[in-house]
Amino acid sequence: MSTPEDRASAAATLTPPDAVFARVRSQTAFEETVDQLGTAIKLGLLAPGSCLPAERDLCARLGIARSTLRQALTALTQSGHVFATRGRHGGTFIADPQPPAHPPSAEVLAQWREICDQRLAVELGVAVLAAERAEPADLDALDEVALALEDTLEDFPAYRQADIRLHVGLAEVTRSDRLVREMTEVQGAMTDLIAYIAHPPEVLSSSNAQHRRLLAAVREHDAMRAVSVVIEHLKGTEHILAGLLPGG
Amino acid sequence: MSTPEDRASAAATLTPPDAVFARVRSQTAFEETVDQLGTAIKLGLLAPGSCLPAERDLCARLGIARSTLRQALTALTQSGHVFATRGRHGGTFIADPQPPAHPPSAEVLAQWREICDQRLAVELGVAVLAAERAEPADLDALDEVALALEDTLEDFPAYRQADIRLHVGLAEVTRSDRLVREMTEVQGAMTDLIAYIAHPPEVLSSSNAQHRRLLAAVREHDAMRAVSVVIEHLKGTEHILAGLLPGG
DNA sequence: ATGGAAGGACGGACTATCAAACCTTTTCTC
DNA sequence: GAGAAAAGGTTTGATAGTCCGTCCTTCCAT
Repeated sequence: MSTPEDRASAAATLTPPDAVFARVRSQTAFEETVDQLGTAIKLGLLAPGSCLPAERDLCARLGIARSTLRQALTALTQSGHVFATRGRHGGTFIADPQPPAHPPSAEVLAQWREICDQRLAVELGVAVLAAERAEPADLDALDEVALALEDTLEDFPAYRQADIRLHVGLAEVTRSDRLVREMTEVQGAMTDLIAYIAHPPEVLSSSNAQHRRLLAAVREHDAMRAVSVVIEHLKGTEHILAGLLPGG
Repeated sequence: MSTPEDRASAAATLTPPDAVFARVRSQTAFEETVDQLGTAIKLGLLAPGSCLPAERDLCARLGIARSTLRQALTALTQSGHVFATRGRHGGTFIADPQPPAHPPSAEVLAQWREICDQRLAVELGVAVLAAERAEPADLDALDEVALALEDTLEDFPAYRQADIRLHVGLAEVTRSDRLVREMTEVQGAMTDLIAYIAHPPEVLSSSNAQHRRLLAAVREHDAMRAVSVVIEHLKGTEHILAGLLPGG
C-alpha cells in the first residue's frame, strides 16, 4: 500500500506531455482564409451559384485587410472554386459545377486516425448537447434533410453534401459557435479522406437509418441513446478506413 | 407529405452558418508560444523548479526562430512564471512558487458556456477512446493520481493541479496528440474560470469519487458507463458556474 | 448620360519573423 | 589556473505578410 507521500511524488513526477513542446503552428491570415472559405465551399455550405458578400464587407467580417482577402480569393479563383464578375451586380460566385477534388495529401492520410478521434469527440459533444437543448422546430428541418438523404443513395457526392448539412445542422442546434466551427473543420478533413472510397447504396442506407435514430433520440432528449448511435455511426466509417489505409 | 423535389430544395436552401464568415484569428507565433508554454505552466504540466530545454533546442522543437522564442520567454519572465540563469548549467526554470493568477478576463467569462461545451466534447471523446484503447498499465498511474487527490481535498490549488494531471493523463492514453492538445487548452480555460470559486472539500470528494468511477469504467472498457460518468462529472461544474456567471 | 456598386491594381509603411553572428556568464575538466 | 563547453543575452540586416489608402475599370439602373 502506498503512503500519501508516495502518491504525491508519483503525481508530481509524471513527465510533461509532448504536446507542451509541440510545433507552434502559425498559419498566415491568407492561408487561414483560403482554408475557411475553401472548406465551406467544398462542404457545400456555400451553395454553387450563390454569391459571396462584397469584398469590402467580407474583409470586415473576417477581420482582415482587403488585399489579404483578395489573395485568398485569387487562390480560390485559380483553383476553380469561385469566379468573379465585375460591374454593378457583379460579385464573387461559387463555381457551379465545382472542380474535381484532389486526392488526399500524404499528411492528411497519415493523420486519419487522429481526425477520426477528433470527429468522435465533436460528434459526441454535439449529440449530448443537442439532446439537451434542441427545440422541436430545430429538428423538423433536420428531419427533412434526413428524408432528402434517402433520395441520394445512388449519388455519393449528393449524399455526402446532405450528410454534411445534417451533421453541421445538428451542431448548430447546440448554439455553440465553437462546436459548429470544429464540426465544419472536421467534416472538411473527413471529406478529403472518404472522397475516394466506394460507398454502395446499402451502406448509405444503413448510415442514414442511424441518422434517423440519432435525430429521434435527440428529439426525446435521450442523450445516452444519442451517444450510442453516434458511436455506432462513426465506427462504421472507421472500420472502412482502417481496412484501406496504413496504420489500420 | 413532401415530395422528393421539396426535400431537395429544403436541403439546399439552408443559409450558411455564421461560422463560415467568422473572424479569421491570426495569433502571432509569439502569442501562441506564450499561450502554449504559459498554459502548460499554469496547469502544472511543467513542474515548478524544473527546467525548460535550452533555447536553441526549444526553438527548434517549437518550429520558431530563437528571437521569437526569446520574446515569449521575456514575457513569461516579466509575468513571473519563469526565470533564467546564465552560465554553464544555467537555463530557464519554472518559478516556484508561481505568481498569483489574474482574475478571468471579460472575454473568457463571456464565453464560459462555450468553453464548457467544448470541454464536454473533448472529455466525452477521450472517455470513449480511452475505454477502447487503455492498457491496464496506463491506468495504474492514473489510479495513483486519483488516490493522491484524496489527500488534497483541503487545498484547492493542489487538488486542481492533480485533477488536471488526471484528465490530461487520460487523454494521453488515447494516444491522440490532438485530443491531448485540446484537453490542455480546454483545461487551461477552465482553470481561469474556476480559480475564484469556492470548492468545499465535500464537493471535491464527490468529484473525485466520479474520477474513480470513470477510471473503473475505462478499465473495464465500458464506454457507455464512462460517458455517463463524464456527463455527471461535468454537469456538476457547470451548475456551479451557471449560478455565478452571467447568462446562467 | 450619369452615378453607384462591384471587382481590380498599385504603392508605401509597418511589423513579425527569421537567420546568423557575436558577447557574457558560469562551471566543468584537465 | 587555463581553456573548453554550455547556457542565456545582444545586435543586425533581410524578408515577407499585412494593412491602409487611393485610384482604376466595368457594368447596370435610373
